Amino acid sequence: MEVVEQFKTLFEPELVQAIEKYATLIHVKEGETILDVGQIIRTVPIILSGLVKVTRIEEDGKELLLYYVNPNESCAMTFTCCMQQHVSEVQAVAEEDVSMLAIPIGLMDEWLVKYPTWKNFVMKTIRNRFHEMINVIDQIAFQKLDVRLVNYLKEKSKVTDSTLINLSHEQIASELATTRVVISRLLKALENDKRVLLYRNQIKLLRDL
DNA sequence: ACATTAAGTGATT
DNA sequence: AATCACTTAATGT
Repeated sequence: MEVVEQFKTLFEPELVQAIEKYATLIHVKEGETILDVGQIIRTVPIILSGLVKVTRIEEDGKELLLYYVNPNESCAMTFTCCMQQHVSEVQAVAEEDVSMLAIPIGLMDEWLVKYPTWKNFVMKTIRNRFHEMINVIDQIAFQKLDVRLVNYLKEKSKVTDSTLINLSHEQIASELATTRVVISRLLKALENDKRVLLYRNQIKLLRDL
């Protein structure tokens, strides 16, 4: 499997071999759900390319963006769940076409003790994610929605590498767990401040917000 | 031309 | 900040 090139520097050779031997390569198209709430986790994913959006879903269909998983990262939730065969509390959807490696969770215990680089990798992704989650939490707890919206837009623009964002107010509202009317009003205010331009299903960011 | 969906807004809680 | 009710604008058929 030639895809693991990028890990040769990160992992020791034996581990790379083990990955090549046991991991399966999976492709997911944009918009497809990779993991749903309540699903039991059977494999640990490592994202090779594309972008995965991880959200919390509420009963009434509202969702809250938790974090994105970038290439060369894995999902921290998976590590914490899979060890004890718990079900997923989050939903993961492919934001762009994704290719990833799926590693059977049965190997995790063994790998953790056997390969120091694997343990490091796991710890690092958990630590990073924890950090990001704390940011999200204090945004929700301590910052006003308008600040959150601006951060969200910046994040989007960084992630898609474009100042043109193709989202409806409705979609944004649902990701920030609020309502469309509120988003419309906040965006309108941003537009009046000459910080964005609004179109139908599109938002153009001006300068650095 | 008409129906559907997105966005804007005032008033109320 | 949310909800309602209503308007206006854009888009698809």
